[in-house]
Amino acid sequence: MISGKFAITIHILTLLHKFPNDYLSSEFIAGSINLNPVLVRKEIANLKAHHIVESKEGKNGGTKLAVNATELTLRQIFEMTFESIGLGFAKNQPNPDCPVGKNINKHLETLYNEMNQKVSAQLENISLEDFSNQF
Amino acid sequence: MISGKFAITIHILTLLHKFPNDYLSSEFIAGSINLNPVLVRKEIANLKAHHIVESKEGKNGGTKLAVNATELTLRQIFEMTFESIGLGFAKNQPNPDCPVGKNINKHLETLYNEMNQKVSAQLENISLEDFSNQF
DNA sequence: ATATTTGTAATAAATTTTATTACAGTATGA
DNA sequence: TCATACTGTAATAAAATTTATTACAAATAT
Repeated sequence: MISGKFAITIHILTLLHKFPNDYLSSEFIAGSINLNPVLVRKEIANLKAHHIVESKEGKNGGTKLAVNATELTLRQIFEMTFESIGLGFAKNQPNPDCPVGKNINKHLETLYNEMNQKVSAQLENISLEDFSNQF
Repeated sequence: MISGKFAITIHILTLLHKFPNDYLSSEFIAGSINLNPVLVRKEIANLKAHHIVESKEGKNGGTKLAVNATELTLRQIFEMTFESIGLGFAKNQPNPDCPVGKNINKHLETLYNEMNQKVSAQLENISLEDFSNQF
């Protein structure tokens, strides 16, 4: 299901921003990321579902940005890629007969939610254009 | 190498804080986390290396806290477990012949570093005792 | 028409994470 | 002093997750 979705997505979007007049192929993009083109297309499908990009099928087809890069924030990308900050949970259900085990995940979740809010606030202030213009 | 190191470690430490007078066995701790005892012992080895806990081998052995829970911050735990916040990098080297590919990881790293600073600042304000007293 | 590209599913390979097994070494206490 | 119950650690296996590959239908430019 792709773990580095955020990184891949921001890479795709940066490329699209650098070539605003072209429809870039998944092959081309995959060549820059060094990733399988099918995975690129999957992330693009997600971006399309959020109306961030548009693609054209067929020969000379590809994908281009459909929004203004100054108005797209890294926070939106963060949220679109279903990412969230966290430091893990006990994978198996912790022991419900132990007062600590019973509640640990709840408390960790609260903590992680606070972390996510801080991170989101930070990402809110960075637009795709800001990010892309660093290159 | 254990991915939820932070979560496991904080679970261990919370238990130790709840039973300040006992040496808790890895078996007991593992029963609360619902994790293999060997992995608990590995995390404890890390805590020992940082002088956060002390253990006693042999019969009736186990582990207990060696520091004051009011003085141990979640930030320290975060750092001790070598965790860091991030949203991934392209796993394979991105294409060095592409201006975006060549620099993306560097820029992502800068971004992630900023995120880590924010998160660290937040975790700095929470002690093990604060966390544990929620239970 | 042909070639190129998206879209998507199915499957395989690789990697990472977690669990298990095994056993030497250490302390306790009957 | 001997059986027992732990830690510590290595080696291996199993499970889960992530990434890659293959395949092909549908679309479209030239």
